[in-house]
Amino acid sequence: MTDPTGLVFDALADPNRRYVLEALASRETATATELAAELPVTRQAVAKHLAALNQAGLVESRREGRETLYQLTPAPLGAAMDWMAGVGAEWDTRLAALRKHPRNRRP
Amino acid sequence: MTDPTGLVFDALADPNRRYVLEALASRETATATELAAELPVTRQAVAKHLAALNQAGLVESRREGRETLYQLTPAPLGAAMDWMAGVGAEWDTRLAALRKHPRNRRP
DNA sequence: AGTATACGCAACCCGGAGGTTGCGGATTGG
DNA sequence: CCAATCCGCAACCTCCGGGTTGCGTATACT
Repeated sequence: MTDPTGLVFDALADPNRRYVLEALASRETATATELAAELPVTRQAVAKHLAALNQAGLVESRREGRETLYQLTPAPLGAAMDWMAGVGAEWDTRLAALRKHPRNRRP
Repeated sequence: MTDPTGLVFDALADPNRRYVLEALASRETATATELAAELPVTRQAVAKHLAALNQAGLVESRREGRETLYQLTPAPLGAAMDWMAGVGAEWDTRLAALRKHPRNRRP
């Protein structure tokens, strides 16, 4: 799964990871322990999720003293949305073409 | 994973499923065997993927004689895009607020 | 009627994702 | 200096998702 868009969708496929993203969207910065406090899993589990999000380019980490701060970097979401928009666009342009050009009808 | 948006992201997390969606976007209708012909997996694997896509609401199936035709229904993509747009929006509105209102600086 | 095609269902296999526990190593605070 | 945090690394467990094979069945073709 070296494909960047695939990494993003894979990251978004997990509910805990989505929660982390929502939390980071409203908080500017957070540590793994903070996030783990509001999730039903341990700190290490959250750390793994943050690693996955980081690999997808959705999160950046910076170390500040003894704690590592995670921060949202939502740019890759745009690429993923582009992919979806592309599928949808191709679908309904082809649909429009069929509507306008109704050769093979079956009433 | 009863949450509808979760189902969509989970569906999009698999490369073969994404390929199926792309194929259906450009083809109006296809059978599992057709799709399996252009993928490195068996028909049954594709059938499972189509079942997952159907559960996510991204695909509808209709039986025509001895073959079942699958068709793209891209509406749920919109909901997923909304979720992403929401995260991104919250992120950069808060960022704008911080830029305009720089009280708690830490240089 | 008989053969070929297309499907669904079920059993099974296997690897990896999500999670936990158990450490040891920095960093901060009294 | 010592204790309390906060983290990273590693081993381990469990389960389920993606995949296959095998078979039974319905529809189409000749």
